[in-house]
Amino acid sequence: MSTLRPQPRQLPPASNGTRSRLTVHAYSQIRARIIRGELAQNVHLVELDLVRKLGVGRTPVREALQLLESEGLAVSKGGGRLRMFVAPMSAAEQLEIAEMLAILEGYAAARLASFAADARSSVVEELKQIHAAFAHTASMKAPSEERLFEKHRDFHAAIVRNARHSLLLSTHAPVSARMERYEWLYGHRLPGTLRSSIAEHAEILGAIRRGRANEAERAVRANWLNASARLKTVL
Amino acid sequence: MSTLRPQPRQLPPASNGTRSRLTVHAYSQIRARIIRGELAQNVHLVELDLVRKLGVGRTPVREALQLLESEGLAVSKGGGRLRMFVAPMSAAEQLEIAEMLAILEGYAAARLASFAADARSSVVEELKQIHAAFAHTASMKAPSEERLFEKHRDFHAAIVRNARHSLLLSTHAPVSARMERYEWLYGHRLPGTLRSSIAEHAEILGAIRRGRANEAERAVRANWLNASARLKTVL
DNA sequence: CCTCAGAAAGCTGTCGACATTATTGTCGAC
DNA sequence: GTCGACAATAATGTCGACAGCTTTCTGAGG
Repeated sequence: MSTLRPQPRQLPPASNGTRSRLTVHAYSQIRARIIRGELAQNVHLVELDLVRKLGVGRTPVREALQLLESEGLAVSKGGGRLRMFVAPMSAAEQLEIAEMLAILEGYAAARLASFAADARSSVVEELKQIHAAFAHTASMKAPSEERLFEKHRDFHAAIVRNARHSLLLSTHAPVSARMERYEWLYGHRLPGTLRSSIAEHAEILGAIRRGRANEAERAVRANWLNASARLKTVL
Repeated sequence: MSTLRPQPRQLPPASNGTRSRLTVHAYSQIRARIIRGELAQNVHLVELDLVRKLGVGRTPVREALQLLESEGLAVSKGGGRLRMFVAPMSAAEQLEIAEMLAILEGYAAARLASFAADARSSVVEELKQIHAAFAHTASMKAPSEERLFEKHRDFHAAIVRNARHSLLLSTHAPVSARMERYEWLYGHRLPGTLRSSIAEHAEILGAIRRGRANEAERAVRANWLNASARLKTVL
């Protein structure tokens, strides 16, 4: 791995599972449209429509849809013929996702806090940078929603990525993707909650820096359960 | 849901994600052969070989392989052309899986213990039955390895299934499948550990029955970490 | 005996065809 | 006007073909 380039802006490759070029292309396109809400819930995803729209054959489209299904962003219904739909959203699902993230990221944070001092400090350094960027963006007069969204996601992703637990990482990815849908759809309607979010992130960061595993875990869990409650008010 | 039938012997459908008939067939066949070790780790899974062996076209085989990859039982390597292999096994992976199961099932057990008394008792009843069957099989002169394996899996699966958390359930399934490989391969070489396993299961059961969420969570975590250590001695 | 270039073979990526089935639309009977 | 049967339509399941890339085999040269 070359760590020379100034920051390849390693966009999260969405999930694990290597696929061929066209499949990845179709997958990324559809996935982005679902997360951003451009494809509304329960919309029927017809293979040939996507074939025409994306300019690829049925095979890559089919594989992309199956990836999305395993990620939980699409669901297939029907007895004989299985038809694909954009997964529905609900308060109940949102709560389940938040609880799952609380558990997974809570464990990740606890691991980070258990690292030796030197390893911990380098992790804390990375988290600090992301946190600072997030707080800085939030403090602007007209914060870029896109950038807020990105920095918030990066903060949580960094916790899991640094936990050095590949199964935890690959388990976390699809769950996180499902939550992004809710964050994107409802996030920018929550003006007064940025302050809470920042404060909670700071608490997580502090607990990790001081090496308090239990505190870190509780802080992460509280953060997600609070975030879930905040999102719920808009649902 | 009709609870009339005496016990449809609801075999775990392996994982979530509805697929068509031939795909499910191919998937089940290959999956069973991987878990039972009949397909050794790192074996190259060639599409046309499986096509010939299973008597279906390339499409179902391909989809089955992709399901297995998303489950972690197969891995795809290669720069341009992606070739599929049976996922390798290692002590490190086994530990990660056990840790993940400890977290997920620990949370499930804590939820069960938090249920109201009546809901809890019906769950405890089911667990008791499975536990009794497991203990009974273990006490026989020549216990059926197949049956021990099945009852052990059922006990853990029942905990998660009863937690009434669909995301937790679908997240747990593939992780559990990966652990089954290790259990099947090494389980029957661990003669003296059945006693420990039974004792730990009893402790889990007791904690749930008494409604002690924290105890239940700790008991489940301890059970998996101990099981991991037991398995490790044979690796 | 080893090395490297060229040739051959083996697999996968991608595509569209064909068959099958669910769904929708239509028409007639009551 | 409503219901039901039948026909038309649309979408998916499944398959094999073709092309292209990797790997492997072969053989000549050192």
